Amino acid sequence: MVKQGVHATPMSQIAKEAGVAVGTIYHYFNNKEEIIEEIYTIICKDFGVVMMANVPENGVKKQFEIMWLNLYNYFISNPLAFKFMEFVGVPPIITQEIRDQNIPNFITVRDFFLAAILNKDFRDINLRLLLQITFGNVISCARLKFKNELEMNSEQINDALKMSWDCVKNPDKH
Amino acid sequence: MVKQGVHATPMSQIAKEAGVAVGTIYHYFNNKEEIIEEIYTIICKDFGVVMMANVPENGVKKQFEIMWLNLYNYFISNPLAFKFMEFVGVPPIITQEIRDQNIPNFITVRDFFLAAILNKDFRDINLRLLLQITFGNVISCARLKFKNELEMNSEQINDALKMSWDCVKNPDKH
Amino acid sequence: MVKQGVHATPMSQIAKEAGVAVGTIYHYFNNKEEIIEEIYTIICKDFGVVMMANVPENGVKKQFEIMWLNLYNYFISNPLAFKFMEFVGVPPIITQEIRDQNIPNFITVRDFFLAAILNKDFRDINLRLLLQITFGNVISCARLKFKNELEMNSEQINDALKMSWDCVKNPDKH
Amino acid sequence: MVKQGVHATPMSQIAKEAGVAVGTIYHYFNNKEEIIEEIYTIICKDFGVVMMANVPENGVKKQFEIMWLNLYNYFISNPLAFKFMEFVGVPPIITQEIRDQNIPNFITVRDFFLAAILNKDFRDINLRLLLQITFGNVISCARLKFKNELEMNSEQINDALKMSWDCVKNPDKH
DNA sequence: CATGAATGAGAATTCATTCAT
DNA sequence: TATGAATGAATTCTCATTCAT
Repeated sequence: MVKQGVHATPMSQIAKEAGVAVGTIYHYFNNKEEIIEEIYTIICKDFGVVMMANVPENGVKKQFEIMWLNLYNYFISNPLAFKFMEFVGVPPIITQEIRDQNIPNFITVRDFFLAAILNKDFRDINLRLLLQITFGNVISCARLKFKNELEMNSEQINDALKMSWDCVKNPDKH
Repeated sequence: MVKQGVHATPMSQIAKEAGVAVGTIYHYFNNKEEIIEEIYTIICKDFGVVMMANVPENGVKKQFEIMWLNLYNYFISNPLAFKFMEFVGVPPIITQEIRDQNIPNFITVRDFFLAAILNKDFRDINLRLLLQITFGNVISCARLKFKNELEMNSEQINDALKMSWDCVKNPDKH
Repeated sequence: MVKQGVHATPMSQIAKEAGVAVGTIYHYFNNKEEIIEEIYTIICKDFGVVMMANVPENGVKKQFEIMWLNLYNYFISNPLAFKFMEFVGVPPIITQEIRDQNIPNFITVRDFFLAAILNKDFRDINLRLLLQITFGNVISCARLKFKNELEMNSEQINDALKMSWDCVKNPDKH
Repeated sequence: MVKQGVHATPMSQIAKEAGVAVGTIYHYFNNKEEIIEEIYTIICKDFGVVMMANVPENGVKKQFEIMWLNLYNYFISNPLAFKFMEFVGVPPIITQEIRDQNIPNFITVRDFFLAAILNKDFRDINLRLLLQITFGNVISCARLKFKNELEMNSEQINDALKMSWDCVKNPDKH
């Protein structure tokens, strides 16, 4: 379903893939839009949890790297989730309202970045900008991998990680 | 049309916005897909030209900054082009084949990055990775602006530019 | 629908005549062509059964006459079926493949003609030629009737039947 | 054009095959229907002439055979004309009115058949019936040939000719 | 609750015909 | 006269949604 773009996927096919009848879906969702929103929310929740997995207690650089890799690996091992975000995680399919509702799922991630800014480990710039650029870097790498434009071997991942770290780190401290 | 996603825009509306009859469109395009491909190609050609505008002869950092800003400003002043790339510049809407056909438009940009790598001004990493990360950074900023998540005033733009430069520059040289 | 030629009949009208919604038709057929093929198959099945009705056990001339009249009467009492065969029972609307699939329905009819040839009741000529000429004769009569060019009263039917019999019979035996 | 059914052939293609612009056609014909009617008329005129070619002065059987073969050979050497008659020489594409207008082209053929009836060479049956059955026989043979169901070698043609002659001849005289 | 046949508004596409050049 | 781009009504087909079972 996600492979071809969710908008282009008929409810009949969604139902078939889910192994239920079309009508059944309408017991749980009021319309197609709600299904897309639900998937979006599920993936967002995933993010929040996945990114914080195995993050060490101390060492901001190491913490950043683990989080970065967590997200990258999540995308790589969940290609459908990645494609879904590419296809539908974009207005007007996902409205700003839905997007805002899902912010809580990122709270821990935000908090980490905010603390790093305040602690002068990260650049003293707008938090959203910092987050978006970082996320964007991970997404860029996942895209290259999925489009088979790059192998993304461990060396290339390391390169990307270095770039991303130099992006966010406070050059005066590190 | 692009505002709501091109796939969701009926041919009837495309025709109306173009000020022609539906049938007329089919004199120039065989189907809706071809229209989308055509727009993609037009925008890609734009990129190639726009990015190289007013780039100074010397000074790699300055050159990079001008190119970065050129692209960012192109997106900001052509919101439809930006949204179009977000909505449809993604498989399967734009196939790899179409994407490849448009590579020539980026040749000068590629050449600049390649020279900078060879000249040790940029990191010694994969060219595609470098390009994708840089483009991704510009897109991230444009997104924040369009989603009204950030004002993107000159200070924020400068911050983003610094991040992007630290991303690509060879840390041993600069 | 058939009255004006099936190709010229919009799906909307087909739906209306069938007393269902347009969309409903597409639950049972994938496209208009399949509908035409289905009607063709139904009519072909009819033929096979109808032609053999009330055929006596013995007497090849009587048998031939009954079959001939069965077919003629079928056309006359099912003008839509007749017109359908005239309009669409022709390549490329009905492909050779579809035509071949429907051969089994005529097996008994073929067998009768084949036996008559072997038994020297019919001319010793190619079976297909014999069948086609005979069918053609019946169709010619039905056409004259439908085009109101001839009344096709019992005398004229008898004349046609005599002609057809003299056409197929083995002149050396009968 | 005829190969795929004239109704299904767009004016644009007709124009291309004719080597003129679409608009030009509308200088000579008021609409598509008139083109079809014109072709129909041309073919009908052909028939009238072709069928009477090389018909000997005397000998009704020989005359019949020559006419029969003339028509058959016309179809075989003008497959487009044959297919055209199959596809469009059928109501409602060709109206009864158009059909009637073209009767004069067959006058000589009709006259021959009428004379043969009056002269007791042919069966004493309705003229139209006689004509239709005879034409039908020729068409049946042409169909078998075109559908590649039969080779229609000289032996098979002779068989068909014999059948057709036994169909029309007055059994009391010949 | 579950089903999936039925619905019909709406989308993409076709093509006979017109008309400015 | 010749042209062919432009037209838009008409057609085929899709698919989100409903509802009787």
